[in-house]
Amino acid sequence: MKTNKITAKDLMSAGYKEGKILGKALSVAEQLLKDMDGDTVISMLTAVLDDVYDGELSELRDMVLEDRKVADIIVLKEQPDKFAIYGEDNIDAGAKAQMAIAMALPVSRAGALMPDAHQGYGLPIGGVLATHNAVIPYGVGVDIGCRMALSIFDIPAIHFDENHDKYKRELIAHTRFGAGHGFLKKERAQHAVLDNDAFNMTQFISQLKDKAYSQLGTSGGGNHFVEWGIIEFSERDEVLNIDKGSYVALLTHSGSRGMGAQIAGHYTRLAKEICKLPQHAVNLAYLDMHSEAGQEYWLAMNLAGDYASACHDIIHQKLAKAMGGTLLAKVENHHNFAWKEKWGGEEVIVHRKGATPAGKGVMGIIPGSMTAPGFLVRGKGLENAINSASHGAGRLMSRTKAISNITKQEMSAILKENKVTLIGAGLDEAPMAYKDINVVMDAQQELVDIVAKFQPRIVRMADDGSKED
DNA sequence: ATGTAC
Repeated sequence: MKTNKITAKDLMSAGYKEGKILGKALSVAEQLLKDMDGDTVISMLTAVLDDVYDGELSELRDMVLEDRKVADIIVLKEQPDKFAIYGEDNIDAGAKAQMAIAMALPVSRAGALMPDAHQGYGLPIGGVLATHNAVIPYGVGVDIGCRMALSIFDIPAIHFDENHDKYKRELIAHTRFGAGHGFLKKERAQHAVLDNDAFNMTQFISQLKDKAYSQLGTSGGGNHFVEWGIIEFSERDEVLNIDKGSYVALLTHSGSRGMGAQIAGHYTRLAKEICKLPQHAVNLAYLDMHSEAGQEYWLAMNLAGDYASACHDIIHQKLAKAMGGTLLAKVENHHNFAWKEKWGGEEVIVHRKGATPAGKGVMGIIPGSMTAPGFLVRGKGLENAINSASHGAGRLMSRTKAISNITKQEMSAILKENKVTLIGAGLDEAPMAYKDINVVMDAQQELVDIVAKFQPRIVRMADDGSKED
């Protein structure tokens, strides 16, 4: 097949990094495309990069070799350290392979895969990695501080059914979804996080503040949601001081919006410049915790986490006020973050990318899907799992596969069957696109105890194609 | 995940 266009993106997925060499490779590609097809050109250029090309293209080859010499590439462990896997039967090979690469980093101390793990960028989603004195921006992920927040109200379940329309109306009125979207100036919320000193740390960070202000209290896109549901305690919980029974609850899932994404991008770029890793591990570039860049990232990451928390606060405050009722308990936990923790008697940096903290007694929320139940859990503090659990059911189908395999009729049928009212969302978020949450919970019985079960009833997500108000 | 890329 004759392809007459090769883009920077094509070359980057072939392993070329942004910069001079990419520019050179692009112009070489343009020349070669006059005589051969795209696939051949890509494979030639990939061979140059892997140092197995023995033909012409000497200029490009010299540049690659020179770059490698200057780069002084970090040597990985010959044999990656072992890591724990929970629910292995339902975890794809790609996620395991990515975890093995992470375990070969010289800074890695321990790793674990949660039962909802699947392939990601750098570290897999559902991957937990403990390192010594190093933080990996892509070990945290793009949506820094992404989290779940659950408010349990002293409102009986019957009130929900009797006022269904009002719950729906207020949910729509007080939430904003869609990539890039924020609030209009006069609608903007206020929050103490905007006064956080970390915003003045560097010029890069301070320039993120305006958009952060406009997006405060918004939810974004992808798998993010705001939902009303009924939480059921099959027995009294002493710690939360909640009696056996069913209560109205609000569950939200979202992160640090554009701000966190920009911080992730900025420090990943910086890490890749400072920390040269072999080609297959470049996305695991790390920053020394004692370096200026490492400390900056740490503060910026924490700021993004506080910001994500503020976004949930605002949503919960608005909806609590709209519906009335007393708050019985609030539980919140983040799953794209790094923490300083003790592991094996040593202080380590624990990266949880799509994994829930589950130290002994630590509460967390593990949602299923828009129709499947979610679970309020209490961690058991299992060291082998690095005090972690899954952050959800995990995807069964990729977004593209879900869109082509699931019909609208199937989606409405399952919503109806589960009495769920849905606002927004495309087929890529259909319940069938996710693993069975009960299987996932079974695979992590050693990691968490179930405290209560949450059934979604009115769910809002970003519209198809993220075109929302 | 994100309003966008050397």
